[in-house]
Amino acid sequence: MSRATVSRVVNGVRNVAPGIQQAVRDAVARTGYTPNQAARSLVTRRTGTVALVFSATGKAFAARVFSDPFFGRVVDGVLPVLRERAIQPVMLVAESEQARAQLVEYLRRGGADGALVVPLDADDPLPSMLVAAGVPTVLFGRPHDSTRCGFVELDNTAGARLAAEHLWATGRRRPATIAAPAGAPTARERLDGFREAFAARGVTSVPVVRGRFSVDSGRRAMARLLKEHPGTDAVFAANDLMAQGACQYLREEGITVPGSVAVVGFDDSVAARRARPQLTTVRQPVERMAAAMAGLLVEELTGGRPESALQPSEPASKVFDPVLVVRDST
Amino acid sequence: MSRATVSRVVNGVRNVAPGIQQAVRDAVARTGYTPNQAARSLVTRRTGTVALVFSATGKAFAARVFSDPFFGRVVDGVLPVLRERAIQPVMLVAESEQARAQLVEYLRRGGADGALVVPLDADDPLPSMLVAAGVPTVLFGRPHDSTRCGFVELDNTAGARLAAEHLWATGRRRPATIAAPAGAPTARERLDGFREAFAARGVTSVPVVRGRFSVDSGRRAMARLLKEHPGTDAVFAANDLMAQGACQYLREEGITVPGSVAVVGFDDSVAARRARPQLTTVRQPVERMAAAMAGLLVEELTGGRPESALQPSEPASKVFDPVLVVRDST
DNA sequence: AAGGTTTCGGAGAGCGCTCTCCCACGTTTC
DNA sequence: GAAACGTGGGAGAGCGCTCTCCGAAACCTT
Repeated sequence: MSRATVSRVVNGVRNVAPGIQQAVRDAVARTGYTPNQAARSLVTRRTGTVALVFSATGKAFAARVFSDPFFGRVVDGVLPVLRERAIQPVMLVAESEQARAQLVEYLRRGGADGALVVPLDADDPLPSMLVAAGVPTVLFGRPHDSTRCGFVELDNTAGARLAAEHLWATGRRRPATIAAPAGAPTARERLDGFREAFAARGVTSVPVVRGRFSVDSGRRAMARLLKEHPGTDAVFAANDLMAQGACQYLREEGITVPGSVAVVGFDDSVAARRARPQLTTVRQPVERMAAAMAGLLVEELTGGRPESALQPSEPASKVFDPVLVVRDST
Repeated sequence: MSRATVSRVVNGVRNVAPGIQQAVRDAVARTGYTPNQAARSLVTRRTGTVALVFSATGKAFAARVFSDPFFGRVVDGVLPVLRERAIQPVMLVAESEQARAQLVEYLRRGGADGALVVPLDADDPLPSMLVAAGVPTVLFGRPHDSTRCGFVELDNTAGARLAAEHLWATGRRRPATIAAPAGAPTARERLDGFREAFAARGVTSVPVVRGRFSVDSGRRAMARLLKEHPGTDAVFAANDLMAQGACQYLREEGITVPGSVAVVGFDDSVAARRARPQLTTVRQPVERMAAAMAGLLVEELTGGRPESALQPSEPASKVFDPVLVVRDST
């Protein structure tokens, strides 16, 4: 019997007479034959594998990933989508610059068919490196630079609006915001959405102080805010860490939260629960977003979207609605 | 220029004239050439990849893995060892029976050169499946059955002795133990080590109640213990979850911990910190063990130990010393 | 019954590497 | 100066699959 026939049976293409089919299956079972993945990949140019990449350089990398439930939620969202299509999910981590380079090389060489990237830091260079290397890539979060690749993202404007409406409904009339560095597009949307929502209700002047996404920068921003705008009764921060910092500072100054000043964060990360008081914040539907991210990549890989070489189609993306989680800080 | 020469340069074997070498390098850099991994693997029978497998079926899998710092510590231990040798670490998860089958198939086909397996459950069938499939495997923890593969493990007897000596030193003279199901060899060692240590000090009768590693079974075991041996002033449980259960029961019965009864757990898992009072427990040097686990596999893969086909060498293993972590329950 | 059509299996190329041979050339040795 | 040696580079096989082509057999059609 020829190799071709065996190949046909194993891969289930074309018709093979049932008798022969059975014979092949029996032989496979009897001899414990397993096709060689490398040989198969060599000709199909596919590995049947998709990489889920967690990327962040800096110390305590693993501790960061393996203590924040966020990543577990991403995994939970991605796995079923890939399993269903018999794609093997492999998780890769880029915990250092060296690791990042190794990882890009690995994927360039065809270690996996595509990559789902979850960047922990806004300015992560990995996505653009992968795209430049020709690796099909979909991101969790919009690329911070002009990298052209698919992504899923939260509707930041809507999230900010949610926060604003909540503060308005609880009687706050003198809000301020702790924004993010000017570069980040997501952070900018959060700021805009918040201001627009208040503007629509007649509050046109909303002070802004920029932070840098860290707890400490949140403290400093709050200090400045309090000095320059003493009447502030509500603070909306572009992420939970800065909100946490703001709470810390307020507490130290003897200003009650939410009594005198209400604080709203963004992300619903662990920081939101760790903060005292626990933060009211805006949550992303992480599992659904992760599932969609996997879906986009699979679609790209199976060539759902026919693509001309001259004008590659715009990368697909999907936007999700946020949910407001009310806790003790408002 | 021939393919052979290029191959020689890229892989750095044999002498190639410096001039030609440079020419090749330039050409590689200029054209952005990347060797095809599949083709290379096909002939070398190596992928340059090692799988780190987290295995446990049951609900909330990802939540379990991504909230317990234990796994982060394992990753932290494994990564440097592999990076150093330019081996690409890929993390695989077996979160269901289907996933487990897929994973075994993936590795059988040569998806990775070997597997480092961290079983979450004592009776995980994955290790034996991998060994049966001919995948080089090293375990975190001794195999529960007769699976012949390398592993790293804690010196359980020494750990139990540590617990016993600590209880003795703090004046406890009427200890009892909550052991594990009869099958588990590690749990048995913990029991034996504890009893021997007390026997050496003249306390020959140490009551034993068996639990099943869960919080709930710990509660029930504690209840029985208290009924049958009311004078007990110390309890040593074979893992933290059972110790936590014991604490819960004691508290409910109005018995103070550690006032009336001292409790010692094992593992130093998250449960130890979550319990009230926080548990005194026995900790594994996880990072070092994980690094050693990776080292054993690398050694096996690079054929450090010449192995006759007729009589395969005994799988390598390594035993580590435990550390006692004293908290509030003793 | 002869031609056309479909179905099923085999032959063989080729995926992109590595690696063993072998040859050409330059260097040493007696 | 000829034989022995060493060194650098090419030719070409072959890793284990998939997949296209082709031919043989079985099935219809007129």
